[in-house]
Amino acid sequence: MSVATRTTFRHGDLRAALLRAGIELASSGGPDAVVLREATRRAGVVPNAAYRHFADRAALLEAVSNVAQGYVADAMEEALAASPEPSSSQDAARARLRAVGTGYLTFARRSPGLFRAAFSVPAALTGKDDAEKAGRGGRTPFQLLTAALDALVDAGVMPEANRPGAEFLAWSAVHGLAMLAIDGPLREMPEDVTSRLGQRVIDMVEHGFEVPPRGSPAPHP
Amino acid sequence: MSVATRTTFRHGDLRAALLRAGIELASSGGPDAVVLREATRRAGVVPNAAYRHFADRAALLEAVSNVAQGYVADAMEEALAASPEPSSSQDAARARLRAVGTGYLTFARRSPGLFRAAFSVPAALTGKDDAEKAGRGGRTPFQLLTAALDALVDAGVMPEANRPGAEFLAWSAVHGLAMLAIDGPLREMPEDVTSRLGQRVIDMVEHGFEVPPRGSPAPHP
DNA sequence: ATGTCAACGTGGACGATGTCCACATAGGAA
DNA sequence: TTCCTATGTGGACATCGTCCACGTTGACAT
Repeated sequence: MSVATRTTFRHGDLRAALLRAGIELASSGGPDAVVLREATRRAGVVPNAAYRHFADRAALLEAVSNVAQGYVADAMEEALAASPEPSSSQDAARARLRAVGTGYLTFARRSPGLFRAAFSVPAALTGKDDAEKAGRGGRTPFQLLTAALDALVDAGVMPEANRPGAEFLAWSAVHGLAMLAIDGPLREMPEDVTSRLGQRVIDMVEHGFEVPPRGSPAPHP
Repeated sequence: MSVATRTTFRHGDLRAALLRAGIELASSGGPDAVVLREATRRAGVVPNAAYRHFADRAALLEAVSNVAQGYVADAMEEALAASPEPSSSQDAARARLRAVGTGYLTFARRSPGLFRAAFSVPAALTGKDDAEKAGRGGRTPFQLLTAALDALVDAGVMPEANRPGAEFLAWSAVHGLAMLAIDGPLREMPEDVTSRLGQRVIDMVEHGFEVPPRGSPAPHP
């Protein structure tokens, strides 16, 4: 709760203050809790002032979403830093993908409100390379993912033929699990169960990539 | 637009009318478009009348969500019916899982608003066996999925050891892709690209299940 | 047939929200 | 010093969810 009182007419950096308030709100309550009037209240400013810095509520929410995606990127880099020294370059590549997934899932678990603000927002997934979505390391979650997949190919772990579109498959699997863990049937489950499940999803992603389509191609129009 | 005018004081079946209006609203605009007042307007009734049938807006939305999940189940059964005659019992089991995934994705594509009303709603994933969520066939999407996985085990396609929790992995992958296809980077892509991607996700799910964890189990705390 | 009662709708109100318009003010550029 | 533009203010409006008190009605027991 930051109820700022201000003596000058000018605020100084209202845009940043609104953004910060928006993030607070999203933290506890998700995207729907990002209420324009409340944000201005916390910034110690009249509601309309927000319109000097954001076109409308949706614009504020989008800004919050971008920052939150930056946090996700941070969580990924953190997970990568925390992973043990790999013994081979193949293991390194695998560890990298694993860190990306783990960071994503950990963040979703730790800050469900921000996570939903990051990804459960109209057009949150568009502009995946937008610099606004980058973390401290300067890269967006999607960029970290694609880089990890590229490394997997370079290390010879993933056949090059499987590479195109692979980021969508990987993201799908991990994102879906995150949703289940946040407000699906996995919500009440203890941390270790879901984290084990997370590792299995990542395994699935890895194996799904490694194994070439085999036997009769599934018949469908 | 159903602007019903009514001559009697009693409405007859207001609850159903509100539900129908809610579904219309969700169809075009997703869960946020399910506005209590608008629903009552369409039912030709004063706003407060809704409170005789739903505790609050959230309750109405939940009812809409349940119906929408029933539609998803219908789409799955439809996809199953449309799939070609399998030559072996293994193929039959595979086709069944594929139909579940395909139905899910097709529905998401065809009715994004309803899809989000079905699954992007607080607590939409809880009570997965709730009869309210069943389709015409009497089964919920989750039940269809678990049945398909069980069949996969029975047919010997999936090792029994991989079965526990498999529904979460499968659901994760397919749901994540659906989100990407609805309002992610895949939104603008042509139908056939995403449907091919959908088949790949399902391949990934299948292969991820078939391949036993191999090599050194990933080291992590 | 009549009277009673609970289910159902109505009417009016309240506080909250997003957004618009016209106005005030400040602080740097000219 | 003057003036212009970016920045906040004040007040207003429509809409929304929800609450409370009040009519209305049909079914059912007498």
